[in-house]
Amino acid sequence: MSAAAVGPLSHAIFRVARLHKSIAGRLLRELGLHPGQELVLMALWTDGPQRQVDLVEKTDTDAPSMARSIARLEKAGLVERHPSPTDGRALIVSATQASLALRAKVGDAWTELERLTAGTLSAEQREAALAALALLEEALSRAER
Amino acid sequence: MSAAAVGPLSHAIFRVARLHKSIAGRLLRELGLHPGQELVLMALWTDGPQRQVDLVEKTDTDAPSMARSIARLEKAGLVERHPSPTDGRALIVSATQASLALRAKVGDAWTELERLTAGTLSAEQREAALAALALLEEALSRAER
DNA sequence: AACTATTCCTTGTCCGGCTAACTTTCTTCC
DNA sequence: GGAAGAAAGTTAGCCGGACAAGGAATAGTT
Repeated sequence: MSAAAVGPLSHAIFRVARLHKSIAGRLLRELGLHPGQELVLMALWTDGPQRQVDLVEKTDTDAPSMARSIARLEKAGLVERHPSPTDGRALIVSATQASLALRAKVGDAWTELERLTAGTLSAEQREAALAALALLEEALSRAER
Repeated sequence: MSAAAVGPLSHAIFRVARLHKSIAGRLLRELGLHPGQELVLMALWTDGPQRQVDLVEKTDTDAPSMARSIARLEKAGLVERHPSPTDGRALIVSATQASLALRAKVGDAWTELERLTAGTLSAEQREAALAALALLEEALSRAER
């Protein structure tokens, strides 16, 4: 009753995800970032200052993880937090000027990650992989509810 | 420069993996287990007593995580550790009698996880998903070296 | 206006993943 | 045989992910 025998798809997802995250971590470590932090920065660079809860939604994480992650980014000088003028509960997070120095490098890292992930696949294989993942995501989303 | 725009496949992998792990965690929590621990137990049930390094290899993790995880399983009474009679460095890990009570339930949880993951897919879609994941795994393995 | 419910965020705790540094024990090679 | 190298585990520290619980502010209801 090995895991692979009981759930081949589950096991494959597990292994691919682990490899993928490991490689992402390696690429990001050269920038002094940890997996997940780059998603926060990318959201801020793209969409501008926003509340933590918006970042939570965009980066697929949860509020406590986001709060801690932002606190670390703040300490690193990449991010700032200011109270919202219109909502006393909310904090508006914004990317600092200093963070912009990372912007191109983070883009390169993600481009490289995508190249390592999909680079050896044909266009058809890439399409098939995207379609398969979309199906899985849909099924899993339905299951989560 | 959102993550989805730069690396659609990477982003899809990320999201599917997160959903999948979340659902696995939910199923396992009812058994008092955390994601990863069930892989250790399944390896022990299937292959019998073995060294920690063997478990590391089978469950796709690393030595420090395994050491901690096993210590927790030991404290929970699900696992035992004894020094190897032939290698003074190694510890042989084995599943306890008590752990056998979980065996069927863990199998059910994985079956349910696979059903939630693949249940709504046709046989062809399932095959395609497996093939796509295998390709991705191969590419990522190559990239990791 | 007052009470309730919801939203936003924080803190504490536990978990696995990862790196680095270390100890103990083989193995290998000269 | 002895020294150099490799292998098995451990500990400590960081990270994000998850859950529970709680404070503070807003929104909704009566």
